[in-house]
Amino acid sequence: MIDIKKLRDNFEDVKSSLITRGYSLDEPSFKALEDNRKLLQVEVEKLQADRKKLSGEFGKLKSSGEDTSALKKTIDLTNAELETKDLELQEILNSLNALLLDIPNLPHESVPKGKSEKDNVVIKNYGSIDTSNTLDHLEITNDIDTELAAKLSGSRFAVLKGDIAKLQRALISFMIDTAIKNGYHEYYVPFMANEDSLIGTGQLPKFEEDLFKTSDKLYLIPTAEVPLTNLFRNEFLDEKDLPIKVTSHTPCFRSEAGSYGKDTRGLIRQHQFEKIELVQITHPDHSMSCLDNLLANACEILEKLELPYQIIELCTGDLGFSSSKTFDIEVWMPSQNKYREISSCSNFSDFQARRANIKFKNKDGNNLVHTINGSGLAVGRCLIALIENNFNGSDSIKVPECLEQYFGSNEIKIN
RNA sequence: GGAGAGUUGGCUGAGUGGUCGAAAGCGCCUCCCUGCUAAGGAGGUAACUGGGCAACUGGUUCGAGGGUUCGAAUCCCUCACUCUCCGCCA
Repeated sequence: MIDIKKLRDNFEDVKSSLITRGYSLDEPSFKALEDNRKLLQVEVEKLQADRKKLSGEFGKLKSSGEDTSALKKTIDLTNAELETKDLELQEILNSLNALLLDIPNLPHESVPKGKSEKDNVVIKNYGSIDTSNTLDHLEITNDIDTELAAKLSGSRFAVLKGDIAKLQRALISFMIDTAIKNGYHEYYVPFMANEDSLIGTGQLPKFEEDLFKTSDKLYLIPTAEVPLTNLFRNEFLDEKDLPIKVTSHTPCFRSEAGSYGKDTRGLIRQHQFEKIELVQITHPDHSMSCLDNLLANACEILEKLELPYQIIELCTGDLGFSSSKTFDIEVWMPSQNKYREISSCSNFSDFQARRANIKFKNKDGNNLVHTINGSGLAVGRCLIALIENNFNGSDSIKVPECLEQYFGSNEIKIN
């Protein structure tokens, strides 16, 4: 949620900033609502003050045994007027709030301007790509079984077997241990979250169709960002503890509504996938350097895995709803002959902190923190990259050195 | 699933119809004192939000939502959560 004061005071600035990311503010309806709100709020608060005063007088009369009937008449009148005015005000406040919840975060000034992903900027390339192998992961190994998964659940699920299941487990352990080494505190969290949590991180109310909802009004988490960030919802943090760095491995659940026919083959786009998430709760003055730090933490994983990748800086038009600045890390996928997203590292500035009410106190008063997060990394896609990039072309997949202690071998034999 | 107890400020915790946004303690801030540190003394310190250029001045909030009342932290109802005991159980 953006700051409503900014909207009131710098409407034109906010409006033009939002246009760069393709969002057009409904100016007349905001202005009308805001003018009305101001008028009604002043009236309502005046009436409330009146009632307070009159009730005090009423009490005094009553306790000294005097007649209260005349005063009661006045109070009743005040209360009646208050009730109608307050109802009107609530309605306007609700509309205003709905409008506000719908507005995406403002892009940071450093974000390149652009309309779509075509305008994103490649800012780094790492490793050298090998175009000799064009087989995809399903063709290389039989231990990824989507037909079995279809029997169990449906499309966009997978069953992993044997060494591939083990390799996934090795990847998870390696990534979590790397995060811990980089100063992140490990959490094990619930995989279902309540509505308030999803509102806090920005998935609700706008993106409900992307989530799986249970019959108990809980949602399956689409990312560990939700539980990890909401650990701090409604908390006052100690300024000296910032930045707080936390991590968790969780499965992630996404309905993928609206992506019918897209990435239908293999592990690339599933309803359920494993991910290690990195979250930093930071001081607003240092959030950009924290984002750089988090991005480096995510890249380190790919470098240790010896996988070629590139970093993309998203342009204003391609930014996610809650983000003010985002770097995507894309890993080389031989079978697709292109780079695919494996992590998205974002600075949400105070957007989530305002929704989730995460603050710290200092001598200047109460301040919203900034929240940063990114994957470190998406395990399913990492598995694909590893299988496809490390396939020797005939009968084995090389296991990188950093995984050997977790996997127990330096290669996977294919039969 | 059954029975009971709770939910109050940054934290602990008093408060059972008006003088309560709320005692006390802790923490924090400012000042005093001590060579430094520790201890001690004085004062200040809830959040959110409106109006106003400002000085300043209103409103809301005691788990959430309803209700009773001129007036609710306090009484009633519904819900959520926490704790204890019983049952069941990985």
